[in-house]
Order: sequence, then structure tokens, then C-alpha cells
Amino acid sequence: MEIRKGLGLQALPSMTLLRELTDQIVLDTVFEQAPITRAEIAQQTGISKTTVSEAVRRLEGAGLLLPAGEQRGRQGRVGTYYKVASTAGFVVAVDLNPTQIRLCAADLFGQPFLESAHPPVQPREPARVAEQLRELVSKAIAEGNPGRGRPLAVAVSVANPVDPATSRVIPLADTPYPEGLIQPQEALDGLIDAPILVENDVNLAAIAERWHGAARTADSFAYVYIGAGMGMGLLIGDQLIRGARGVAGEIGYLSVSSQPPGPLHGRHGFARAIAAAGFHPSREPGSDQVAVDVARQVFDRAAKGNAEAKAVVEEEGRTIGEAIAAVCAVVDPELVLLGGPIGLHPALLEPVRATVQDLAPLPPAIEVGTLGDAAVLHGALALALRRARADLWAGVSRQPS
Amino acid sequence: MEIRKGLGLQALPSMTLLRELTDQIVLDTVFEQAPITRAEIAQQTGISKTTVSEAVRRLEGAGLLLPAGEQRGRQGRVGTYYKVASTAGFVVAVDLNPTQIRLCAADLFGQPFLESAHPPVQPREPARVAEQLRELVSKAIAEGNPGRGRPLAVAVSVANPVDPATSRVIPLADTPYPEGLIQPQEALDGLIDAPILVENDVNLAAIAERWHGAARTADSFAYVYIGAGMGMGLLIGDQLIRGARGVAGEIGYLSVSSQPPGPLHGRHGFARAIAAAGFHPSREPGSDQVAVDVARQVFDRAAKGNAEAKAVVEEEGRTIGEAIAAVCAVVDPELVLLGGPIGLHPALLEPVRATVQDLAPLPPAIEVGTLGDAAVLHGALALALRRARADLWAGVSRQPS
DNA sequence: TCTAGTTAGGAAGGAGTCCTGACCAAAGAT
DNA sequence: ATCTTTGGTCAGGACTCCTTCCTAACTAGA
Repeated sequence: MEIRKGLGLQALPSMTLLRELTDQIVLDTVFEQAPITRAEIAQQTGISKTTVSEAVRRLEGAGLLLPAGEQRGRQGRVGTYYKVASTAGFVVAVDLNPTQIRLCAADLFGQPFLESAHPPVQPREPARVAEQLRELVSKAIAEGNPGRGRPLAVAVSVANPVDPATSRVIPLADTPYPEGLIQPQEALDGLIDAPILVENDVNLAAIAERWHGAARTADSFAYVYIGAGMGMGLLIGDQLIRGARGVAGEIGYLSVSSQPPGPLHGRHGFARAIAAAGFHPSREPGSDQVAVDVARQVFDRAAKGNAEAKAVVEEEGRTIGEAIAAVCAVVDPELVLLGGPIGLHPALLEPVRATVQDLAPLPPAIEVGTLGDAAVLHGALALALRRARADLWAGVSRQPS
Repeated sequence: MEIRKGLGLQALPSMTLLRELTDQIVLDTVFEQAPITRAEIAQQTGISKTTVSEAVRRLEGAGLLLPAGEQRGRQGRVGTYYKVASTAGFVVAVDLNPTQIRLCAADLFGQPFLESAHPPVQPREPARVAEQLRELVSKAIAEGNPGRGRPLAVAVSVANPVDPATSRVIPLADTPYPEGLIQPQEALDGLIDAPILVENDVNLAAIAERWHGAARTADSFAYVYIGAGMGMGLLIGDQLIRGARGVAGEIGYLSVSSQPPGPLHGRHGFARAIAAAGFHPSREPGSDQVAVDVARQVFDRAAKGNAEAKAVVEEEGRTIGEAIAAVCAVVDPELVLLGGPIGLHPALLEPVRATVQDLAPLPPAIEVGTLGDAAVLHGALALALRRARADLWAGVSRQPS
């Protein structure tokens, strides 16, 4: 029973199941190692040459694989390279955040053919931002459409938690931003016949670091985002821990014992730094961006030796370290990565490490993320790609040609 | 690639794979619904009658299935019931804790044929306790051996964290008990040709509640044990979260901000209650048991209306609630169950609920475990059973008859 | 330039698995 | 006594994968 679920399809034992399995393995292999010949596929997968050839024939017939030149320069018969057809489809990733809307469209290899950033429309009302989102995605699809097949998945990154059951954005009570009130599923409704994946931005950054970044080898790891808010993305194995209601990783709430409750909670992990600089965050648009800049200035001063600023950084590091220590006590990750505009600041790493060293049961490795501010969009793209590839395969096996 | 890993075997597409899959499904179905006829299996699984018959023939040939009477009382041909052979094997579960050693041996249906509890040997030196463990398990195997096949798995519950990579017990620096210094793998070395599963007691209790107790329907849940120590078992989906080094769930460390660091950490979650009663835990053997009793008395007084005791319970509840709130902020479980000699006390539930309600981003359901102090052994048994059943299948498919 | 060795791909045949549909035998229903 | 229902088997067919052999084409080396 569990096995059947694990396969993620109607896994009754049957000839069809066997064929789908072979096709999927062959397709995956080509994805990862194109260009590749049938003989190489066979050798690597352990599947016999004949069977591989059959699978390739099916996949080529379905328009998913294409010949890609000849294998020359060695003894023996000339082999035919294969690759995934560039017309097989494409994906779109969108990062919907208060500062800007970033968009990336890429083919199934992850090769982008469109990248753009846009300031949010003014005035920033939910309905207008939703419309802007729809328009941008629509344009991206039009861009991809002539030669790249059809859109296979769209991933949208949002700054809010997302309900894992319904994939709906959970509006936070104190959100000052209209982005938190948009439901991308609705905004893009009817635009495409492909899954619309909505996910929290920090979770996506975590996915990016895990699949393609500094956490590639870590089996369990936590990505701690420190910027206009403080949040965490948690990956155990290849599984993203979303929580029952999608609020896993809201570690801003952990600092409750050292900070008074209030609207800052869950949003301003570096509250002291900005307060020390005489800045008070408000609900004004752009406030977060300003706050981040202010905090960064404090951190820079600390790096230059300013004692007062240093003390502030120390204290912030301790707060963050306490949160990380709590995470360690709960899930004991192998690695913790810091990210976000504040988290990437080099002055922060040491105080955080020191605190965690002091408090955690068994302190993990703590490093800084390598993907920088590209992590979120990168993660969204990766998520869309994975889904697109899986669906591609399902599409093939549904209509065996 | 991922699919192959998911299957947990040499999942190259092949005829054999198909057969193994069918056999496993049939075996599982009989396990869950014995006695059952071939026709019923076919109807329920969707596999054709012919194929089911084939599989049953193979499994019976391998000695795993046996006819179990006739299906009468209805129209049509008399069907043959099948069940898993009672000679297919058995499992042994051991709970190795400072107070006593509890043991349970059961057939593959989970039906116990041996249950016993033993006081630890005196003097309690690691080597002697290890020897005692070996002897007890040895006796259990002898008990099972004549008619029940061979031992297929032994699960040992320990109070320490367990390294998930090596399955070795991690000795805690301040452990006053010899049990924490025993490596069950070594103590039982050579005794049996079956896997020896070592797992933390709280994790096992969590498994028991998730698979057979109050958390059956919760997809993600945390089991919080409050007794001579404070710990947590975390299950997301069907996956036990052990952490990279096995110290996930050491939430005793979370109360660091409200308690001074020291040897109490991670062991005495109810420190205030016992301190209030004038008791100071020591490294003496039996100290923990006394401490628990003392704390329970305080809780009883609180339930009877004693104001002073009530205040202590309130405060303890708050401490525990804070820890749970932290867990919620990190992983957002659907359900939290309280367990352990203190955690099961009814006076604790309300204060804990109130605190979590106050602090957690989205408070989860909080209940009391239903399996009581049987949870640990129950979980060990469940773990051994699951493993035994999986291996059983692997055994069949390795040597197809 | 020519031969030998090497390699990709294909064809044929065989083994194994699952399914459909027909069939049988026995029991209860009528 | 006959009909209907039902568990199980049998025969035939479809499909998938594998092994083995074969072919064509290329490189290496004399």
C-alpha cells in the first residue's frame, strides 16, 4: 500500500506500470545528461539496449525527445545523441514581493529565456497588483509560446504563509502590503491549463539552496531568512516541511521571551538594530525596504569597528542565535544557512555562531547562503521545473503512442 | 531515479519487480484483513483473480500464507480463507529504562505471547545491565522458537538519543544511569540473525500514538513527554524526524531563557514543581522516580484546590506551553499530545493550552496521549513489526520458489 | 590503403507477468 | 429439482523485458 503511494500513480502492478517506469527513467537520464546516446543510457541505467531503444522511440514519438547530433571521434559505429525537445514546454516563476515583481521563464532545462523585474503598480491595491501579475505572466507565456511548446507550470513566490492543503495565501493580520491579500490562483485563473504552484518565499529560497546551492549535500537543513522579516524554511530529506497550516518556520515568534509581543512579531527580527538607529517601522509602503537599509548601515558601522553598533549587532546575533538554537532543539538540522538582506551580512555570522554554540544541544554547521537574493526566484523556478518534468512523464504515459 | 529510491529495492523495471509488487500487495492485504479469500483480495486490490491466485500460491509455497478454514454461509462455491502463517516469525520489543526492563514478544500480527517486567540488576553497572538485556532477549527467543518461526526483528527502546546514521546510543554527559552507556547492538551481538532496531523512548511513544493511538488521523504531530525528563517525538507524515545527529526533540533545552543552565537541562522539565516541594534531584539511582512521585503529589494537591500548588502547576504549564509554542513556530504540527507520568496529569492540560494559545502563531490541538505508559513498549513493538513485515517480503522475493 | 577491432543500433526469439473470458463445481435460493 | 451465485481454474492473448546474434560504420594500426 505504502509502495503504491510512494510511486505517486495508479501503481497497480501491470505491464503499463513497467513501461511508465522505464520511460521515466530514460527521460530523467536524458534530462540530466543530454546529449546522450541510447547505448550510454542503457549502460548507465542497467536497462538493456533494446528496451532503452523502445523507450526512446516512444518518447520521440510523443515529441519529448529529439536527435541531437552524432557521437563521433571514437571507434565503432556512430551513435545518435538525444536531448529533450526544446518544444516540450516551459515554466514560469514569479517572485511577488513588496519591493518588486520579478519574473523568470525558462525551458525545461532551466535555461531562462526571459528575465525581468517590475516595480509594483501605484496605487498598490490588491486588485491592481493581481491584474499586474496576470498581465506579466500572460506576456511571459506569449513570449514562450511560438517555439517552446506550452507552459507546464507556474510557480509564484509570496511573502506570506501558504496553506498546504489548499495552496491559498494566508493573509497576516498585520500585513501592510497588498501582496499578502492576493490569491495567485485566482489572479491567474483561466490563463493557463497548467498547475499554479504557490509557495512561501523563504521556503523557496530554502529549496534553491538545497537543490542547487550550499546545502546540496545536507540531508536536513534550515534556511533562516533575516530581512524585513524573520522566517525559516525547513527541508528534511527532499521534503519541504510546511506544517499543518503552512506556518512552519515562523520563527519570529520564538523571540517572544526577549521582546514584547506586538506587530513587530514575525516580521522584524532585527528590531533592535533599527530601533538603535532611531528608525521606527511603520505600515507605510516602502517602510520595510528603508528599515532594511537602516539596519544594514548599523551592521556596516559595526564591521568598521563602531562600538555602539557592534553591541547592537552582538545583541541581534544573540536573538537570532537563540531562535536557531530552538530550531536545533526541535529538529536538529545538519546545516543552517543564513540568508536575506540582513542575514547575508558578514558581521552577523560570528555572534550567531557563538550563541548557538552556547545554547544548542548539538550545534550544527552554520554558514551563509550562496545564492544571495536570487535564491527565491531560483527556488520558484526549481519547483516549477520539477513539477513540469513529472507532469511531462505522466502526460506521455497517459496517451501511449 | 527518485522513484527507484522510493521503492526501496533494486527497482529496475523488470518482470521480477512486477511480481514482487504483486506479492507484497497481496501479503499486505492478508495481513490487514485475514482471514480473507483470494476472490476478496482480488476485488479489493483491483488485481485480477488469476494473478492473485498465482501470488497466493507463491506465498504459500514460501511458507508465509496458510489456508485458514472455509468461507461458508453464502451462495456459490466455498472459498478458502487465507492467513499469514503463525510460523512465519516473531518480533521482540524491549524497553530499557532506569526503573525497569520491560519486554514483549509477539507474532507478526502483533499478538503478544510473552510480556514481562524486570527490575534492573544490582549493582547497576553497564556491563551487567547489558548482560541482563542479552539474557532476557535470549529467553524470549527461546520461548518463541519452537512453533513460531525465527525472530525477525528486535526493537530496543532507550532513554538516550540515538544516532540515526549508526543507530548507536549517544551517552549524555550528565547521565546518572548505566542504561545510557549500553549499546544494545553490542549487547545482543551474535544472538540473532535479525535487525536490531535501537530508538529513543519518546520517539517510540510518538510512533505508537501515531500508528495506533490518538494521533492516527494527524498527518503531522508532536508527542511531548514530561516525566523524569522532557522530550519530544516528532512525526511528519509517516516519517519520524530524528535529526541529523539524533537529538531532534530535545526540547528541554528550550526553557533556557527562563531557567539557569545546568545539569537539569533536558532532563527535568518540571524542575519548579519538585523544587517547590523541597526536593532536589540528585544522581542517586532512583532519584528520578522519586522526583516524579513528588511532582505528581504537587499536581494532585493543585487538583484539590491548594492555591500554592496551583501556582506551581500554572508555572510549569507555562514553561511547557512555551516549549510547545516554539515547536509550533518551527514545524507547525497538526496535533500535540502530552505524555509521560507528569504529562498525563489532568491538571496540566489547561495551563499548557492557555500558554500555547497565547504564544503560538496558529495554535494546534493539544490533547493527552491515550496509550499511557504502555506507549513506549507499544511503539517498539510496532517498529519491529513494520520492519519484520517488510523483510518478510524481501525474503520471499529473493528466493522465488 | 587495407585489415582488424570496436561500437551503436536493430532483429529474433524466449521468458515471464498480467489480463480477459470462458468454464467448472458446489452451495444457497427459488 | 432447477436456477443463480460465487470462488477458483484454465486457455489464450497482449505486452514488456532480456539475451543473443547480426549489421553497419567508424577508428587504429600496419
